[in-house]
Amino acid sequence: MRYWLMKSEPDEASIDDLAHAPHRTLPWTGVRNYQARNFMRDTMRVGDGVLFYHSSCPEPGIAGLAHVSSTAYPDPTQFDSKSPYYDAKSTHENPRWMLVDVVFEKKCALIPLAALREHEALADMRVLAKGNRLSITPVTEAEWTFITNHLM
DNA sequence: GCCAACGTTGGC
DNA sequence: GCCAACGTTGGC
Repeated sequence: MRYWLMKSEPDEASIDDLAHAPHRTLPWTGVRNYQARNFMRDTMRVGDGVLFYHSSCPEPGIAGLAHVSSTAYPDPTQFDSKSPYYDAKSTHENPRWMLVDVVFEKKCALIPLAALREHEALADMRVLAKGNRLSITPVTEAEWTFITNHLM
């Protein structure tokens, strides 16, 4: 069992969108970064915990909890020439981009980025590291426990 | 809109 | 394999 922080732009997919999706589940489409893809493809397991993070928005921060609900499979948007995530170099035989499904657990009062930075226990969180741009980052069990027990 | 930081591309 | 140029991310 591992833990992750996954960034989503709420204009595209917010915690409310996840809560109201069929089966409260969304495929994590649109990741086009190899490191983030590798986490989904190689390291994530069904049941892993997910901190659902809103990024590129007026109030960036953790908006709720989810968990991984599928193993990795090809991101269908890479084959869709009308999608902004279309990748002409990817083929069905050799898909470049993989994703997992994520299922809603709960919404919480938004934990702003600035609030996360206030806690010594979270000082080493990957998402808080200077210059971090990865949309999927590992979360330690200690960080997960601190956030879910003390900030939610 | 700015800009720091980082990832990718492609010429050599 | 190097690295300059370019594109993207994402907080502010």
